[in-house]
Amino acid sequence: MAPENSKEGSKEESSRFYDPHLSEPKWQEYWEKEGIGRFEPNSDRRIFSIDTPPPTVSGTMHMGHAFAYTQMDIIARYHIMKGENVFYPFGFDDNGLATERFVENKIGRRSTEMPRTEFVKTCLRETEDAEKLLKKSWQSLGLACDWTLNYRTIDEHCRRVSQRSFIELYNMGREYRKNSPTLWCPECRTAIAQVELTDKETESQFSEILFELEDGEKIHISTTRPEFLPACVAIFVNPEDSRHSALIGKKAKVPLFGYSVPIIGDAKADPEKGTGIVMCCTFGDQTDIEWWKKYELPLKIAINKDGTMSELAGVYKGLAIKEARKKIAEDLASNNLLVSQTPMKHTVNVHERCGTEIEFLVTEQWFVKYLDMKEQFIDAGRKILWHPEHMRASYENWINGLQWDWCISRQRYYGVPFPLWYCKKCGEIIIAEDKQLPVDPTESMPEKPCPKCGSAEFEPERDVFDTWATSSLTPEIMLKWKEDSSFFKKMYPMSLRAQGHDIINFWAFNTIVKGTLHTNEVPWIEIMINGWALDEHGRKMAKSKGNGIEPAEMMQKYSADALRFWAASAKLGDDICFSEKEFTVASRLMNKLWNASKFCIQHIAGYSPEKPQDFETIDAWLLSKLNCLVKACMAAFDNYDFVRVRLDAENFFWHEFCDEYLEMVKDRIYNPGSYTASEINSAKYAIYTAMLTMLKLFAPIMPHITEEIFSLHYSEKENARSIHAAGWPSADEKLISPDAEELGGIAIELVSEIRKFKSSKGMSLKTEISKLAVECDEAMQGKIRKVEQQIKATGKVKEISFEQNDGQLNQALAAKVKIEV
RNA sequence: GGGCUCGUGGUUUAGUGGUUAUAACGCUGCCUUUACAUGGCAGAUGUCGCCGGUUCGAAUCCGGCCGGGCCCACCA
Repeated sequence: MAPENSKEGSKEESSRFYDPHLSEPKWQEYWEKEGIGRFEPNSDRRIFSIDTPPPTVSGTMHMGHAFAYTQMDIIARYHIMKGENVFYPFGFDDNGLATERFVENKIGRRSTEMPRTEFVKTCLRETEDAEKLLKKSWQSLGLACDWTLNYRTIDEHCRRVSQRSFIELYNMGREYRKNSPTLWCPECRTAIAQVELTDKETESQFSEILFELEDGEKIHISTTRPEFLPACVAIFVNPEDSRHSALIGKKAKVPLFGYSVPIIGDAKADPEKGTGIVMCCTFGDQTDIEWWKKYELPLKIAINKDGTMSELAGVYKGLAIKEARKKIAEDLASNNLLVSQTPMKHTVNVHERCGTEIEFLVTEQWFVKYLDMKEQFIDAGRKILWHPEHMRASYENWINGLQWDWCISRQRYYGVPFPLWYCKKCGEIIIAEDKQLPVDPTESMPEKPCPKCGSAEFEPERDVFDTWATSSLTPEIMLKWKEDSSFFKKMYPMSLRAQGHDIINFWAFNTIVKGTLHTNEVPWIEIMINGWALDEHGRKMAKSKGNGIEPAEMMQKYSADALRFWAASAKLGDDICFSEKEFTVASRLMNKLWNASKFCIQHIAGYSPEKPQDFETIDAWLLSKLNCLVKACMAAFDNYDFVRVRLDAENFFWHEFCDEYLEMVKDRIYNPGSYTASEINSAKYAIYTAMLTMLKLFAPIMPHITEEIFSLHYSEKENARSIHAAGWPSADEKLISPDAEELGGIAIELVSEIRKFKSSKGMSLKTEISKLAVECDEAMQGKIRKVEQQIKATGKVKEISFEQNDGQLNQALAAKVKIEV
């Protein structure tokens, strides 16, 4: 049963203003309780499944969330209304660093103070409360998602799926462990992946340092990182560079440290940069790594995992990188070894999470081998329909630039553990049995002795997975991969992925990687990419800038429907600037919808919809326009173009329906005695159908107010418990009539002429016109006669007379009018 | 340096070849008309970023330039 409407007064006397604060929570509760749009696993209706983004459990719902989830929900609701079996779950991402911090703050203890399994249990417990609140926030947007399909990326099921994924890839030979230079964050003290890098412009010093050759010759090398001197393993010059090519083959002494390194010629040394002589250190940048491999140079590790100088740095040991940089430069200067130091700006790679400059350290890490599969990933991207299409370009651009396999091990404590041990005796890797999953190897042991050497002593892998290694499995998680194979087969690939453009490289790409590797198929048929919510000046909203606007506040001030209306004003993929104006516009539209529907229903009370044989001209005009609109809206929705729907539906409703049609139909409504029964029936049918259809067109965008109006006036007649379950309107081609549209257009033009006349004279629109004389040809006369009655009634005109005319006429009307009061 | 994207009245924006360029907000004047003054009617405001080309015809297609944004690369 639909809830009682809590306003005083009956259905007929619905109040003057719609109150979203009473209505919205009521319907949200109703939808959840009634399971409106809930997935039915055994139904054979067409399935539409959505891979929705699980928000991080750490903070609250911000404007960007509200914006993105609304756009997704509009699409979901459209499919629900079309009668599809919509699979629309909602998950929480609670296995990342942000959640770890959140839980630590909440319990006042560090994660490392307890066994890992205990911390995971604590997280499951603590985040449960937080998720209840988050659910309320998200629900307050009026999302139609199915909360019974909820998942959490740290729950047992997700950990199991994640570990299974690892094991399958390992068995396929797609996972390997390697001791090699990797991207390292000294602040977070973990390896990271290429995708976690970001640019940062930094102030720096360009130093020119004096190196002495063994034969006494002196050369100048340029560097921004003098602290790497103890890790210098070679000097490079370009063999084409006539200034320096003679140096090749000689040896140089590293200043302050005194040992000798070879001078090598390589095309990668850029004569244009600095002095054209560059030192190669292990490892200052990626070129260093290349040279180190190519020329089999020695490995000198000057930097520790915590970002301090190593033993190798001698007296500089223990200094932080930046301190060492300063100190070494000072010592070079005092020994006359520093030729010059010029301040400069350059961009460096930093860890996107903490902003720390990354280093290249040699550590033992697990990788997913995928650089050999770039082509396949690009092909996979091309099999998916991207909305908007151009977003695929950034996906391909990213793949083309990939140069590292996916490093998935993190030297962190909290996360999904690697399901494996190493044999203490022979080093063999022992993978957990499937029945052990999810497993924490620091808590359990392999079930059998080492198959290679028979030893029963094992060392657990203590690293955890990159959080994206788990969140890239959302389709597998939701579709019960390897747990319910018939369900998985039926549901995979999913219909749609929804996400932001900022994580194409992360989430979309990684999910396609996992999908391709595990199923050899793309994970979804289509993908919709939303933009960002920016502040009113187009800047990113950020807590630190203090320019964030709380969605809850805006919903309190206006309504969830108003917020959704704003969110529907930006095309998919476009960023949106916050604009309070849109909220005002929405509130006015809602008021107009409320009042127009109240008016309509008042005058067709007790009416049971019955389609007439013939329509009055003006009704035929309305219905023709309406059916064109329905067609256009459906096409627009199918193309993810809800902006078009919003625009067209609003214009049609406000101007064509309210300003023109309702004004013209009022005479029939107020003075039914002057009309025939069929003329009255025609009006009632047109009013009923048009109003209901428009409500349905607006329903995906503004689900609450449309539901409220539907429940008051339509649910009984339509025999539906919700507008969202009442079916999507289908266009009636037979009602589309260019002739009717032409006649309606003529009536509107003439009424407009009358209004112009009254307006220019400062008259009330009620003023009676004694005569409207129209000059036009005979064909036009005939047309005007068909709408004469409507014009007279609407324009308060007593008489319309015609005069023959063959000359110059008003183009829009092919007629000329003279008006007499 | 590469890729993508945007540039239309004061503001936001529709419009991907066809008569006079869309609408909203704001602005001006009028109208207390029995759904709504959170309303209605009327009006003012545009060299459609700049230059060139294709075309009978360009906001729209092509080329170049200028300016904004995003992503990637480089980063001695």
